[in-house]
Amino acid sequence: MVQRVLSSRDERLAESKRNVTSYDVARHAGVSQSAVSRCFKPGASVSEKMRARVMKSVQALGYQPNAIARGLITRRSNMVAVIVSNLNFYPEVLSQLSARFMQRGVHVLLFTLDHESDVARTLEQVAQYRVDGVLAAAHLTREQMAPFHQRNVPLVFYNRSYRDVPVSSVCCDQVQGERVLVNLLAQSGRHQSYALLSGPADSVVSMQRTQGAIERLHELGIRDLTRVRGDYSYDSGRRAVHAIFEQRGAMPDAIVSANDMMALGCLDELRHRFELDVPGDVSLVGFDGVRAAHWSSFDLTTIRQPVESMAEAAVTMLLERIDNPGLPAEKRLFSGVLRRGATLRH
Amino acid sequence: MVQRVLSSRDERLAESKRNVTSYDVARHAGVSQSAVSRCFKPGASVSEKMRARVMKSVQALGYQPNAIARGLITRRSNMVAVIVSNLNFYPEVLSQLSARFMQRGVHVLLFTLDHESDVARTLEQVAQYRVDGVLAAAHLTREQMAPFHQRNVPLVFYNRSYRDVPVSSVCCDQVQGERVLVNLLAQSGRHQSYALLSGPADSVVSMQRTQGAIERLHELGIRDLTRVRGDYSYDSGRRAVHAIFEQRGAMPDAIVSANDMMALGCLDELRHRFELDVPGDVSLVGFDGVRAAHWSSFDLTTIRQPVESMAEAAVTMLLERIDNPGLPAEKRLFSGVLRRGATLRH
DNA sequence: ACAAGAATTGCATCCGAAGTCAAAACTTTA
DNA sequence: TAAAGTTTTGACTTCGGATGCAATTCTTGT
Repeated sequence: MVQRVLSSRDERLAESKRNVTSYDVARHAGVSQSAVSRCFKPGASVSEKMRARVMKSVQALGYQPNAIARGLITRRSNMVAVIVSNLNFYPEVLSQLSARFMQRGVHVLLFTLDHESDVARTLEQVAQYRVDGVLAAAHLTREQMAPFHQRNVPLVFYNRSYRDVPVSSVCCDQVQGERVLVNLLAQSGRHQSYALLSGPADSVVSMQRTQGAIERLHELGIRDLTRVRGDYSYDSGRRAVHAIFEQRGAMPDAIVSANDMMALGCLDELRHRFELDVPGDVSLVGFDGVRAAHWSSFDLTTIRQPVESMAEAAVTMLLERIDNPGLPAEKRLFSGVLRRGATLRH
Repeated sequence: MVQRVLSSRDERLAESKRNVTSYDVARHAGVSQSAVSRCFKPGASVSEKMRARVMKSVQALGYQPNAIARGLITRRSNMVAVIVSNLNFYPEVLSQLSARFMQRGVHVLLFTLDHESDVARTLEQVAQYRVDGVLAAAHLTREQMAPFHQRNVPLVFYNRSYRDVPVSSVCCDQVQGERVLVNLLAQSGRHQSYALLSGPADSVVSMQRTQGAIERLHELGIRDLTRVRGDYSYDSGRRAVHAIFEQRGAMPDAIVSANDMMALGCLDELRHRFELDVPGDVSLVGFDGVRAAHWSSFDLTTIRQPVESMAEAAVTMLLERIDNPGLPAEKRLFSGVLRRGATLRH
């Protein structure tokens, strides 16, 4: 008696431990495992009667198909890797990408990189999970991309473009955006001297923005230009103001920052430490269009990256290439949208 | 001749298409598949000679073990699901969690929720991927948790605690933090009238913070209290200031905001629209300790959540429970850290 | 009612690595 | 050098679901 009770308890326990499989469902419904499998494949050849019968057992047992097993046989994990560096800076991008992938039933395996992370090891992990595609908002060397090309794993870059490598990317036109900003500054006729605050030396985006600004300033015949470097952070923006001041002995008429975060740092430092008026004493422009740039304390003039469009494009491009591996690499370039704030004299 | 060339090209193509498996390596090295498998299992019984031989073939063929197949047989996907709502608000949390999981060789399957996402469907997906554990920085109903308990999938909540459900969680002590803030306001002796800005009605965190504040204000005999509600966003903070003003016909001495974002919105609206001085005319406190709260334009008095410690605790708790499913549920409560800014009269 | 055709179902096999167990190879000891 | 003990290795099975193909059932037309 006691034994029977125990054994029945054990059975129940054992069953609750082990996951319900399609075989369990098949047995319960008195059909074959294939039938169960087919009931979960849209468009498969299953009669209504069969489907109803199977689904009843599915409900009864609480069956959930095992995506891992499915992935093994179909060679489709239905997962994509999203690789991002400095997640803190652009949370909206990840948020957008994730939402759009989820909406299409694709799952996101997240990999974050920072200066101290082992990129090679990370990419190895990406490869081992047999993701169907990779969306990289991080810099990869050509050698690091190679394995994906070899294995025919589609790769789309977000805001990183590689001039000489035939790889897909979705970017915001950094150069054009920066030129628009410089034009705006120059047009007002009130800015003779400039400071240019770049991002990290290894950031291609920063390089492009910086290049765009320098080029346009040069074309306009502006020679009074001070250059300093930051790391994209608010604090580095604050520090940069001091660096600029020390380098020139005075503030320039305008500061062009390679991103909004640093611009906000500049703004705060100019106003609160140097007690200068922006835009009265110094004009300031950023790049990105982060939320804080719109706040009334700042109201920064900047170029907004069309994050929604870019994320949509990146997701679409990646999924298209997963469905159709033959598609050639493609680079899509979106124009930033000028946002006129109140940090610019006219 | 032409045919041979074509066929050899085809072969190469075919080979590059199909992933290299452990069988391929075994054949190349002239050993059994088991041997190859063992070479990738730390601590397995393999001779040095064998390992060297296998690894040479591994290199030659560019073999990467298939984590999906491994997961199927070991019943360990080495993936955890991280479920977050409103990713935009607390990017640091995800960033911390992701970094810490990666460091320990665990992969993150990211699920983001927003008001319009289908939670049930999302959780179904989580279940289908047979993740080893779930870290939820989102609200789940008891019914939604049940499947995980049944399947013995450890579940740890981040900043959501369920009084009556024996589920693990890592939280910041919202009530205590709010009481500290209220004490601080009251101690200065200059705040008689208060406004309390809550978060969304369905946010437990907001409820706790609001409750903490109300309780303490009540204990201190303060009765002059206006209550308004926001949605945690900067803009709703701005709007709230108007709501408060309309409701009382004047500004209170102090505004207690349920989070920093709204507090920053209040601050900007008070200063720039109402042209009031903070803290001269109105004192203001927030909660969270987001980066922007530290910026010199704001310098907000707030309670900083110890994100690093909390993330570390959450990750550790989850992984411990994966390795040892017998561990009981545990709730860990961290105290927030008071940050005295300049938004408070004394 | 029956043949021909269409739709449905089940059997067997496969995906790729891991674990079990017995056979084989290597050590040690008497 | 043979026996006993230890380590290494390989054959085979397993995880859970998908799919080609043959067998079966259901339609339809006559």
